[in-house]
Amino acid sequence: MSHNTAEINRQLRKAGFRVTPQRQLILDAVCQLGEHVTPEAVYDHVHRIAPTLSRATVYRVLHFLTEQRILAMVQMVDGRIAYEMAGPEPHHHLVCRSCDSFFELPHSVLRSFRRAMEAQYDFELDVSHVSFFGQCTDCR
Amino acid sequence: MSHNTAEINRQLRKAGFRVTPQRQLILDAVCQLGEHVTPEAVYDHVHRIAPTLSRATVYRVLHFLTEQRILAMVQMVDGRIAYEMAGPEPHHHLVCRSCDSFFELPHSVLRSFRRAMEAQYDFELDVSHVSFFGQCTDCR
DNA sequence: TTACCTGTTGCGACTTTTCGCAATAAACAA
DNA sequence: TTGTTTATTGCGAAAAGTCGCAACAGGTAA
Repeated sequence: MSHNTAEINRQLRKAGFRVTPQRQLILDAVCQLGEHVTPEAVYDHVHRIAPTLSRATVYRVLHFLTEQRILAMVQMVDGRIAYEMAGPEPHHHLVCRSCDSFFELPHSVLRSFRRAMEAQYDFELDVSHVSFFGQCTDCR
Repeated sequence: MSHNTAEINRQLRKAGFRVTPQRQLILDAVCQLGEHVTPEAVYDHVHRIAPTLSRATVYRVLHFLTEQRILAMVQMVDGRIAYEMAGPEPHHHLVCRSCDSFFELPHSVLRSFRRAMEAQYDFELDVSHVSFFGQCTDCR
C-alpha cells in the first residue's frame, strides 16, 4: 500500500505536530511491510537505514500515528499488537486461532451493532478496527 | 466469585494435565481478586503465600487456564491483558477509553452477529470474551 | 537567514513478558 | 508403598515494551 505523504504531513503540521525523518521512516516501513506489522519488524527495518533510531521512538511513533488515525492498531491471536495503514473506511478482521490466517470484514457488518449500542447504552463505539477470533472453514 | 475446585481438577486430569499447588494458588488468586486481574496482581498475591513461585509460572498458568476455558482473557484500554473467571455464559464489555469504566454486555447482543459470520463466511466465532472500546455517556 | 519556542528524540534504566533447560513432582500402575 | 513416566516448575537470561530527562531540531516569525 502507498500513502499520500504530502497530505499526511499537512495534517500533522496543521494540528501542531512536527514532521520528522523518524516519523516518515516509520510510516514508510509500515506501508512497505504490509498488513499486521509488528513493532519489532518496524524496528528491524528502520534500524538498518537509521541505526541511531531507538526502539522507544518506534513504539512512541506507532502509538502517535495511531492516535492521529494514520495507522490502525490490530490485535493478533497471541495477544500481541500490530499496525497497518488506516484506510479511509475502517475494516475488521476474522482471525483464525488455529492457522493464523485472517479475512477482512467490511465495516458494514458492524454498523447495526454499533447503532444498537448507541441506542441501548448511550455508548459510542470506537470501531476503527476490531479483530474477532475463531476458527476458519479449513480448520474446523 | 467462587469456583468448583473438584470439578475443575477432574476436568484437567481427564484431559491428561496435572493439578499442581501452583495452579490452584493462581486460580484462587484470580477468583479472589475479582474482574480484570493483571498478571502482576496475581504474582504479588501468590508470591506472598509461596515465595518461590516464579513470574514465568504465573504467566504460563494464566495462559494455560485460558486455553482450558477456565479463565477468560480480557484486553484493557491500555492494551494490556487481564484475566477473570470464565463463567458458564460468556459476557462482554463496553470499555470507555476516557474513564476506564466498563459495562457488561449480555451474550445475547452478539448472537445474531455470530450467526451471520457463520452463515456468510463459514467462520466459527470464538466469543468467550470480547471487549469493545469507545466512550460512555458521561464522557461524551 | 537567524533565533526562539517547544515538540521530539536518544539514551539508559526499568518493568513486563517470554524462553530453554535441568530439576522436580503429579499421576498411575504394579 | 514404590517406581516410572513425563507434565510442570524455577531459574537465569533474553526479549519486548515503557519511562524520565537532557539534548536536539522542526516550525515559525522577524
